[in-house]
Amino acid sequence: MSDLAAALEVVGARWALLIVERLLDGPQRYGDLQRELGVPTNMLAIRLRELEAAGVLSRLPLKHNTRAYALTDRGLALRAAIVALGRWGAEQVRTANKGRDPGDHGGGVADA
Amino acid sequence: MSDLAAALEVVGARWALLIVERLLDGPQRYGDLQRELGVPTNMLAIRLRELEAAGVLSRLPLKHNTRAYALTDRGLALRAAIVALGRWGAEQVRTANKGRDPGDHGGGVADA
DNA sequence: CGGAGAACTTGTATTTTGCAAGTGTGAGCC
DNA sequence: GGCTCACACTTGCAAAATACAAGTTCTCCG
Repeated sequence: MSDLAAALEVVGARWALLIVERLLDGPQRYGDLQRELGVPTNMLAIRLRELEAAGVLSRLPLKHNTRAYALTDRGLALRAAIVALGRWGAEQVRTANKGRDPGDHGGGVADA
Repeated sequence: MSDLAAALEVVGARWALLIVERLLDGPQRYGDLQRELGVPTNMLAIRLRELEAAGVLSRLPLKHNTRAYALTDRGLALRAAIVALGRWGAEQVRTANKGRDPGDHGGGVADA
């Protein structure tokens, strides 16, 4: 199995990479992830469990019965891949507006 | 929708990125992709159609009724992302051999 | 105690994926 | 010309993943 296939086994499932992307901004709580991503709640629960089991993220207990999810080192190591894919997606979006788009000429590569 | 989400709409489906990875080595034929990836034939047909529609790859007609699939510029632009994800996957594989592995520190590709 | 917010779980419909078998087309052989 | 073969798919159906909606548990607050 190729390295890429190994990576996709962990973060190839639907929503997984998007969850990690949100977490790159710092720890988030369950409800925040759900609202910002629009992911179905049962899927979110499953993904968080899988990603925790894979060592990509960990749960930090907060007050009361709440917790936050934070990336581990292994999760943070995904930043390069996520940025690369995001850049490609941005180009995709720009050229998806087929035809010319007069008025936009800024070098708009949304950097990170 | 984030740039990452846009990217995943195109190459987030199962097998899509693996197909593109194979194509980074140059144009391939249908049968080659199927045998090397082990992807079900109907999935391969669907993915190739979608990726072509998305402008990621194109078909080149060869002799008689055979053709080859080759990446477009847009497809080639995925190389950086694929390499980054592949690197991450490689680390994943190495540390998946949890615990210490005394004596082995070479490029031991453990699994099959 | 009653209600509200957070983090899930459970049940069921819908979509995606996988497996096996079949179709069409042109080449090569006889 | 008819047969077989490889290639590039298509089709039918079962299994798995995903989505949607509702319910559950826990804790704090009043």
